[in-house]
Amino acid sequence: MKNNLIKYCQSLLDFSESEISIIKDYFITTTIGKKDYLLQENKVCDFVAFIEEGSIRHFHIKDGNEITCDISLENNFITEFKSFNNGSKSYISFQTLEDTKVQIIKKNKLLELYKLYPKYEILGRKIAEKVAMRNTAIALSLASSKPETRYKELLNKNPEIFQRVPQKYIANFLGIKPESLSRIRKRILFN
Amino acid sequence: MKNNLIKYCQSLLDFSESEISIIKDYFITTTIGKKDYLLQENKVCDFVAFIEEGSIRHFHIKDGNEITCDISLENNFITEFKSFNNGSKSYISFQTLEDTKVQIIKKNKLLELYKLYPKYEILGRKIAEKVAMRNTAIALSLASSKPETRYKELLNKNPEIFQRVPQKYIANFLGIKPESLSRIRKRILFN
DNA sequence: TAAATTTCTTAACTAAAGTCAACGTTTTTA
DNA sequence: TAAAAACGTTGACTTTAGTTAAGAAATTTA
Repeated sequence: MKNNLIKYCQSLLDFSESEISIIKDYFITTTIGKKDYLLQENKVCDFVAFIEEGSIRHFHIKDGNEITCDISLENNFITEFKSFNNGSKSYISFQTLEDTKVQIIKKNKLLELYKLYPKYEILGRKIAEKVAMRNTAIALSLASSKPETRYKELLNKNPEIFQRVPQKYIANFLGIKPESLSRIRKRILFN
Repeated sequence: MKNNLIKYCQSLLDFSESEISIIKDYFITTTIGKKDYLLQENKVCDFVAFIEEGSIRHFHIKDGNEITCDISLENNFITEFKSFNNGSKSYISFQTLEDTKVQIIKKNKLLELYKLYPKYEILGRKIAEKVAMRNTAIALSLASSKPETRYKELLNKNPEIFQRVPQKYIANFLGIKPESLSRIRKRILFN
């Protein structure tokens, strides 16, 4: 059985066979149907998830509108740290965009893992660092370029996303309306 | 002597007196003059810094333009994780906006600390999580609101920043041009 | 597979941001 | 403290995004 989680962890740290099997024991694999929720806003995020296959949209509802602040494909960890750490209500929802297979570890199990084997604490740190890096890059992109450039960069860096994710969510992630994304695409065609 | 770093660490984890003095030993306090650099783009970021007093602007140069992707005041940790972890060139510069006092730990000392006392590994994880949370919030804000709303929210959440940071950097951080920020401010006055 | 729903595109119009240039104000520095 | 530099505001104009509405295309569902 394919296990991207293990590969990913091994890319972060050297683990022995027995350490690997501990990870396997602690994570639970689940499949979530398309458009179902891994986390609903205002519920507590008591887990960390790794996407084995599929895609998940991170969004927040503001003035009745959904704001997509990230779109994660396979081989990414996701959690809402604030809620996870403080036990507060999450201000973000995680919704699948396709049938999605995730490996999940619940907070209590993760804390147990941290306590039992300090090495997993290192793993936890590295995962948090990865999430931080990704969010830094997203913020930079949004602060810097104009929408057209952001579109081109995303297309360049992650063309697959356009095959798999409805444009309206991509538009939202780029910080614009779907109509504007349409226009940008058209504009580029004729350049 | 005031030591915000210690207070901050204690807010994240319980440390004994001796554990605290280890932190004090490992961090070095430096003062950086206004507009000087803590890190220059394309150099390796081999440290984690904590701002005791002052403010630091995070920016990236793109097509010859500086893009301010964050503005950190006192009581924040800053580092560029990608460069720090991989030893690659940083794509971000850290420049002070005022005379700024930072406490710095170099990578080799931090790794030593992690190895010697696993508890600091937990601290490292929590710091990374904090950075991730902050960047998530920034990305969400940029993806969501229109500039005027972002301005109001920043003003509401962090009014001090407007007393201490030149508007052109704030404008840039809000993803707009200084002229636009001027106009937004004017527009709000007459509403 | 036909109907219903959702998504994408287009158009016309409005609102807002970008650009360029000028000028007054503030801050820096010599 | 006088001169220079940097910063903020304003105005005129251009470009681009938002809004609304309609219809085409694709996808979902019965």
